[in-house]
Amino acid sequence: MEFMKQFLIAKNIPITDENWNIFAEKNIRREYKKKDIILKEGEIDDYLTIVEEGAARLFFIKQNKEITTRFVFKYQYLTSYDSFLNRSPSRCNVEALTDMVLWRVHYDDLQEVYRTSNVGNLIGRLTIESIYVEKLNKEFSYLSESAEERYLKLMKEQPDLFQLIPLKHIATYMGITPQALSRIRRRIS
Amino acid sequence: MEFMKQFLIAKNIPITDENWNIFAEKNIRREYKKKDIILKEGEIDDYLTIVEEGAARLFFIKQNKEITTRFVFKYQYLTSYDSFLNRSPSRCNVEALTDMVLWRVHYDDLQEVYRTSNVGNLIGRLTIESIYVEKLNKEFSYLSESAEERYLKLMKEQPDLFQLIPLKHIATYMGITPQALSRIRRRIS
DNA sequence: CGCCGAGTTGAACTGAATCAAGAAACGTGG
DNA sequence: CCACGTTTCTTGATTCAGTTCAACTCGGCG
Repeated sequence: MEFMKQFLIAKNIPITDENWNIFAEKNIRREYKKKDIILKEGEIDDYLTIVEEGAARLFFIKQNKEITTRFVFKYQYLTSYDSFLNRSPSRCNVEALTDMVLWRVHYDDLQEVYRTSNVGNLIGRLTIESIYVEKLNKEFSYLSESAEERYLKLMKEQPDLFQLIPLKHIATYMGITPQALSRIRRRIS
Repeated sequence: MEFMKQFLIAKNIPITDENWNIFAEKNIRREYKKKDIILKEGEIDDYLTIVEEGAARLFFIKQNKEITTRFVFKYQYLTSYDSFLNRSPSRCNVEALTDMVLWRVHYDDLQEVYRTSNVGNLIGRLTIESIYVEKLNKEFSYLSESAEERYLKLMKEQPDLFQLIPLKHIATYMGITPQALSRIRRRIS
C-alpha cells in the first residue's frame, strides 16, 4: 500500500503515520489474471478495492449483451459501490482486462477504521467524490453530445483506452452498439 | 439545523455534541421563493447546501432547451457538486420549484471543519455516497430500460413527483422530450 | 377578455438498434 | 511458425424509438 501513501502525500492530503497504519494494515494484497471475473452479478461486493497494477471494467448484462459502465485503471477504486455501500447484490460484474494487482479492505474492517480514526472517512470521502464527478461528466456528455462527439472527445482525452480495450467494450461504454461505433469510425476516417 | 442532527441520530450516525456544534455553527439559513435561480450556469457553487423545506431542480441548457438532471427535496443536498468540489464554473443552473428554506456551509468554512474535526468527513462521505448511488441507479435505469419502463417505475417509486413538477421537467429528467413523454402517457392510459 | 405557458397531437425525419453475413485479427496447439 | 478456430470488427438492409417542427387545446391569471 506504500504507493497509496505517496499518492495521498502528493495530493497534499494530511495524514499522520499512526492514522495511515490503522488503514493500511487492514488492506490485503490480491492478484488476478487477465479475463478473471473479480466480482459476479448477484454477489455482494465485500471489498473497497484499489488498483495497484492493471485495468478492469464493470459491466452488466442486458438481453444477453454486456454493457460496460466503467473502466478502472492504476490507482483508482474498483468497487461495485451500490453493492458495497448498501450491502445488496451487485448488478455489475467486474472483469480484469489485464493481469492485476489489487489492494482491498473488507467492509467490516472499514467500518472499524471509520470508528477508530478519521482517516477512513477522509479517504472514503475523497474517493467517492472523485468517482461521482467522473459519473457526472459522463452523464453530462451523454445528454449533451452526439455519439460522434463523444467518440472524438474520448479519443482525445483517453487515447490509451483504444490501445488496451476492445472497441466493443468502448462502444457499450459510450452507450451505443459496436456496429454503431464502427460506422462512426468509418465516417470520421 | 436541528432537523439535521435528528436526522443523523435517527440514522444511527455517531456524533458528539461538540463535533456537531463545530459543523452546525458554520451553517447559515437562507430562504428562496418559487422560481428563484439559486445558482446560475457559469458561477462557482460556494456552498454545500441542504434543503429544510421545499424542492428544487438542477438543469443545464442544450440548444436553448432545459435538460433537468436532478430533483432535490427535503433533507437532501442541493449542491452542484462538480462545481463545488473542483472550484470550477457550474454547468448546471439550480432553480427553486417551491418556496424553500436552505442551510448552507461555505466551501472555506467546510475545509476548516474538515481540518478541525472528523464530523465533516463523516457527513461529507455519507452525503456523497447517497447521491452517487442515486446517480448509479439513474444510469442503470437509463441504459437498461425503455422510456416507457422508466416512466412506469418513476410513477411507482416517486408518485409525488407528478403532483409537484411539470411534466416537461420530468420528461427531460427521463432523457426524452416532453412530446415523447406525452405519447407514452397516452399509450399507457 | 386575452394572453401565455403547459400539454397534446400529427407528420416527416433521423440516429441508432437489430439481424445477418462476411472479413480481419488473434491466440493456441501441433 | 503455421493452421485452425474463435473472437472482433465491419458492412448492408431493415426497423424503430424518439426528435423535430408545427399547429392546436386547455387552464390559469393579469
